[in-house]
Amino acid sequence: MTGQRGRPRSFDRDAALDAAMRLFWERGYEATSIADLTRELGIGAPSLYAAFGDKRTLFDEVVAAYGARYADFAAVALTEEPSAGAAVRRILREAAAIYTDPAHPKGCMVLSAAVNTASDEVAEALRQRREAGLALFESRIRADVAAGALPAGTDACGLARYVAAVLQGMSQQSRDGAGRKEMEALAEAAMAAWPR
Amino acid sequence: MTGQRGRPRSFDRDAALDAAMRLFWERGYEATSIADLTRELGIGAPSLYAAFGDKRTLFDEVVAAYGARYADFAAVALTEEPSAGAAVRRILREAAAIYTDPAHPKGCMVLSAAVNTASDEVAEALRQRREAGLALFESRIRADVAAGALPAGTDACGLARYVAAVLQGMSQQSRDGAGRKEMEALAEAAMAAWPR
DNA sequence: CGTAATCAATAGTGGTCGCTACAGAATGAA
DNA sequence: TTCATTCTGTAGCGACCACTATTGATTACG
Repeated sequence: MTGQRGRPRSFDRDAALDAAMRLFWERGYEATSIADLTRELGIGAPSLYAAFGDKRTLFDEVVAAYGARYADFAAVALTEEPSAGAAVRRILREAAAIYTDPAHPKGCMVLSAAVNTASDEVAEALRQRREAGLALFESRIRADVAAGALPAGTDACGLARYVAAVLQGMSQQSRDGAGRKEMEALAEAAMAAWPR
Repeated sequence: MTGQRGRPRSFDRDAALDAAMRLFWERGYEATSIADLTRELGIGAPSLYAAFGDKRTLFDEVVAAYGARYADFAAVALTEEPSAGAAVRRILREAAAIYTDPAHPKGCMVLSAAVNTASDEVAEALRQRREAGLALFESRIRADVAAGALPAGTDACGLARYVAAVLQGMSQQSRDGAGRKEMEALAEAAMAAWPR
C-alpha cells in the first residue's frame, strides 16, 4: 500500500476549482447552476459531486481559495504599511486595478456573489467575511489613534465603515462597467477624506 | 356605456403593488418567486398575471413606483440645495435614515435587487438607473465648477463616482445590518472628502 | 489472472420555476 | 332573463433546479 488504487480522476481538480471560481465570481452563487459548472468544467455531475461535495461545499472551497488569492491584498497592506493612511491609500489604488482587471471577473466576489440569495447560509458566510474585513480596518485605525498617528477624536468605526463603503462602491461600479481610470479617480477623491 | 363590465377585481391593485415592492426590495428580483408573490398578496397566479402582466413587467412597474417614492430624494436635493456640496451632505444624511428605516426593507432597491440576475434585461434596466443618477451628480458638480463654487481643477466625474460609491456602500452595509448611527458616522467621514 | 477500489456516464429523482388552459363565478347591458 | 364580459380558482404545462442510483470503465493490489 498505498498508491492510489482505483480509476484515476480524469480532470485537474485545481483547474476545475478555478473555473468554478470564475463562474461564481461572474454570476453569483444562485445564478450559477450545477449544469453551468459541469458544462464549463467539461465533467459530469457525479464527478463534480465526488470531487467537491454539494454546491454549497464547493462554494465554501471557492471562497477560501478566492480569499487567499484575491482578497488578502487589503490585510497585507494593513500590516505592511507604516500607517493606516498609507495602507488605505494603497488598498484603494490596488482595488482600482484588481476590480477592473480584464484577466478575471470584475469587482469583489465576497461583496457580490451572495447578494439576493434565497438560502441565508451562503449570504451569512460572506457577510461574516465582510465584517471581519471591517474589523481589520477598525483595529488598524484604533492602533494609529493610540500611537498618535491619527487625531485623538477620530471615529475609528465610522472611518472603517467609510473605507469599506468606498470599496463596496468600487466593486459594484466595476461590475457595472467602469474602467480602471474611473476607479482610480474615485479612489483619489475618497482619499481626500482621510484625517490630517 | 361603459362602466366596468364583468366581475370586479377582488383585491386592491395599489396595495398589491406595494406588497410586491417590499418582496422585490427585500429578496431581489430572481429570489422572489411568483409563488412568493401570490402567497403574500393573497391572490391566485392568474389574477396577478391579469393585473400586472408577467414577472418582468410587474418588476418594471415596481421599480417606477419605487423610484418616485424612495429614490427621488437625491434628485430633489440636487435641485433644491444652493450648492452641490450642500446637496451631497443632505443626500448622505437622508440616505443614512432611509436605508436603515425599519418601516421598509433596508438599503436601496435599485442598487441591490438585480445583482446576480441570470437574465440580463432586468439588471440592465437598474444599471441604467444607476448611471442616470451618476450623470445627475456629475452635471450638478460641473455646474458648481463652472459657477466657481468648486475649485477649477475639480474632477467632476471622479467626484460623482465617489459620492455614488459611498451611497452604494451605505446601502450594502445597511442590508448587512448596520444601523442609522453607523451610517451617519460613515456619511460624516465621507463628507470630509468634499473639496474646500 | 482475480478482486477490490475508485471514477465516469447515463439517466433519472422529486421539487420548484414562470406561466397558462379551462371552467365557474360575478358583474353590466340588452 | 339572456348574453357578453371580466375576474377567480384549480390544476397542470414544460423547463430547469440540485442531486443521485446504477452500471460500466479503469486502475492497483495480491
